Amino acid sequence: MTTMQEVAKRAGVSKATVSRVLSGKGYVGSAARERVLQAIEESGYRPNLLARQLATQQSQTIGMVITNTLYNGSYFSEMLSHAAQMAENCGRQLLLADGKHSAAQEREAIAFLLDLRCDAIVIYPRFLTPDELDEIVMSHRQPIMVLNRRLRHNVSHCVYTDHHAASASAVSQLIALGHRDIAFITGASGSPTAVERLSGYKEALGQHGIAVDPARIVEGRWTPDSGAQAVALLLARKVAFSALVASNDNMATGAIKQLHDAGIRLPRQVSVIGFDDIPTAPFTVPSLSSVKAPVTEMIKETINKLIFMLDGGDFSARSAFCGQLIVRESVTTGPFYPF
Amino acid sequence: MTTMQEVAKRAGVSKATVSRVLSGKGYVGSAARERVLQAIEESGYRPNLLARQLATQQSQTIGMVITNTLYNGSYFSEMLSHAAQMAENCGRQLLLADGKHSAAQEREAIAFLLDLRCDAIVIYPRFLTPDELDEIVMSHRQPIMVLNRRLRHNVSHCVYTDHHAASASAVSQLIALGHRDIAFITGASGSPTAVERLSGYKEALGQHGIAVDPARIVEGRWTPDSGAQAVALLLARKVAFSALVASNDNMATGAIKQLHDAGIRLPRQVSVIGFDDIPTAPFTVPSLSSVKAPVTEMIKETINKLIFMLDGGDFSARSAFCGQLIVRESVTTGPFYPF
DNA sequence: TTGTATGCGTTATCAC
DNA sequence: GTGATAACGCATACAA
Repeated sequence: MTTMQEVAKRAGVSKATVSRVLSGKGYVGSAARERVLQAIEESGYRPNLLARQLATQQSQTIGMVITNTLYNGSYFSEMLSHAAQMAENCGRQLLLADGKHSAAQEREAIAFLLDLRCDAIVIYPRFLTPDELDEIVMSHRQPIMVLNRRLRHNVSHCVYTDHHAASASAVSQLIALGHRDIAFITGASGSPTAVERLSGYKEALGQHGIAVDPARIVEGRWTPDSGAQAVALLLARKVAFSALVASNDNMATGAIKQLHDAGIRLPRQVSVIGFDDIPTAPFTVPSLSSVKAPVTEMIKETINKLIFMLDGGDFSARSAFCGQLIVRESVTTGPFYPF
Repeated sequence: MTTMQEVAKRAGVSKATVSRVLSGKGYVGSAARERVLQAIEESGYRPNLLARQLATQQSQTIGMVITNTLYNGSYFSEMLSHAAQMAENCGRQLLLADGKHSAAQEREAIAFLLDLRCDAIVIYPRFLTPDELDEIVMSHRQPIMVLNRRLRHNVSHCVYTDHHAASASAVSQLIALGHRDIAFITGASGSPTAVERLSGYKEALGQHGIAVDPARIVEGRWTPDSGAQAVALLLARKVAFSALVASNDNMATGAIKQLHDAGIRLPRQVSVIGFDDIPTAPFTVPSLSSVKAPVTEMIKETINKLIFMLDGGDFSARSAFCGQLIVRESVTTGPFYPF
C-alpha cells in the first residue's frame, strides 16, 4: 500500500502539503498542488481511513445493536436499509453488532461499538431494561438513541410506538364493527411489546363493557407455527370468536392457515388482525389486516436526530429534536383480500 | 477516555506490560499482571480498537457491497443476518456499503471498504460486469468473493446459482404435469439473472417440442405491481395459459392478485410459480410455488471461504474451498395452499 | 520478566 | 505557502 509519505517524496514536497491538498484545508501553491495530484494519480494512492480516524478522533460511523435472529425479516430489513442509506448520505458508515441472547451480550455489543469509537449508537434492545438503558445513555458522551422502549429520564433519547394505544384502537374498531367475541394471541412472555399489546386489548374490552375471558387468550412465540398452535388450542377449548387479534403478523399468518385448514371461512366467519412485523403481510396474506407502525419514519427520525447531535446541535437548545418522539400506528388493510 | 498509558502509570508498569496482559502474548509476572488488571478495573479502561487496527495492520472486518434498495426484502435480510452472525463468530465485524445506482458507485463502495482496510470483501454486484469483477479480484491482495455472478478467470472467487438450469427444470416440471400453454414474466431488462431465467424457460419448451410464443412473454420490473400489470397485459392479449412462471416471487404475488381479481380460479385454472426472492412466499401466498436457492448455504459457504483464506489457508492448495461453488435450486411448495 | 524505542499513516500546530 | 514535528493509542522487536 502506498502511503502519503511516498506520494510526498514523489511530488518533492512534505507529507503536510499532501495532507493539505487532500483535505482542502490551508493554503497550498497551485504548482505544488498539481505535482501532488499527479503523484497521487501515478502511485494509485489511497488514504488509510483507519489512520485518519485515529488522528482526528472521529470514526464517522454510527453503531447499531440488534439481535441478529430477530432482524431476520422484512421489518428489520427495512429499518437497516434506511439506516444505512441515511448514514451514508451524511457521510457516515453504519456498523452492526449482534445483541444475541442475553442482556450481558447486549451490553457487550454496545461496549464493542464504543471500543470501535463509533460517533453515535442506535440500540433496538431486547433484554436490557429501560432503567439500565437510561444509565447507559447518561454514562457515555456519545449520543445514544434507543428504539421501541420508553425511557424514564432520557425521554429525548428514545423513539417508540404506543403499543397499548394501538392495540386498544384496533380492538375498538373490531367492536365497532359488531364483534364481541374477540380472541387474542399474545407475544412471547417477557416481551414488553407483548405486554402492552395485551393490556390494550383488555382495556378496549373493558371500555365497552365486555368481560375479559382468559379462555380466549393464548400465548404464542411470535412465529407462524406458534400462531397456528394457538388457534388449535382455541379451537380445542371450543370457545367461540368472530375476531382474532394476533400480536404480530407472523403469528397472524400461521393462525390464518390453521383457521383455513379447520374449514373456517375467512373473513366471513372470523376476522383476523395482526401487527406490523411483516409490512407486506396484508398484501400477500388473504383476510389479514394489520396494525402498522411507520418503521421508515421511525428510523429516519432517529438517524436525523443523531446526525443533528453529531453536527454540534445543542442538545439542550429549543429545537424540534429535543422533545420525545412517539410514532403513531394505524390499521392497514391490504389490497389483496379486503378485511 | 482513559488510555493504556494511564493504566500503566496507575499500575506502576510500562505500556508494554499492559499490552502483554491484554493480548496474552509474551511473559508477564503474576504480581504485575494482578496490578494491571486492578488498574484496568479501577480506571474503567477500554482499548481503542482503531489504534490497535492501525498498529497491527488488521481491521478484523469483512466488507460487503450490496445495492441498498435491493436488499430491502427478506432475501437480503436473511443473507445479511447470516453474514453478520458468521463474521462475529470468527471474531470479525461486518461492514456494509451501498452499491447504489451505477457501476461507478459500486466501484466507489468497494474502494471505500478497501480504504477502511477491510481484511476481505463480499460483493453482490448489480452493475459491474463479470470481466471487471475478475479484474478487481485480481488487482487486490485482499480476498474478494463475488455472489450471483460467474467469473471467467477467478472461478474460486464466486458463488452463484445456475438460474438457467433452475428455470428450465421448473418449466419441465410444469410440462410433465401436462401444461403446454405456459406464460412467462421476465425480470427487469439488463439483469443477467432475468436473461438466464428466460433462456431456461425457452430451452425447456424447445426440448419438449413446444414453440416459444412471444405473446406469452411479458417483461416486469421485479415488483408486485409490475407482475400484476404483466398479467393484465397477458389477459388483454387474450392468449390462453394454464401455467404462469414469474421471474421472482414479488412479481408472482402481484400476478396472483391480478388473476384472482379477474375471476380466475387458482390453482385450478392457472398454476403460478415464482423464484426465490421471498423465502416465505409459498407459505403466505396462496397457490404459489417457488424455486428457491438456499441463500443461507450460499452466504455461509462464502464467509467460510473468506475466513479460510484470512486464516492463512493456502489458496492454491488442494482443498474443498478451491473448486468453484454452484448452488443448486429446487422447487418448493408451501404448506399453505398446495400447488 | 520488564522497559525502551520505534512504527502504523494520518492530522494539526507550529515555526520559517 | 511550506516543512518539521508532535500527537493519536497501541503493538512489538530488541535491549536490559
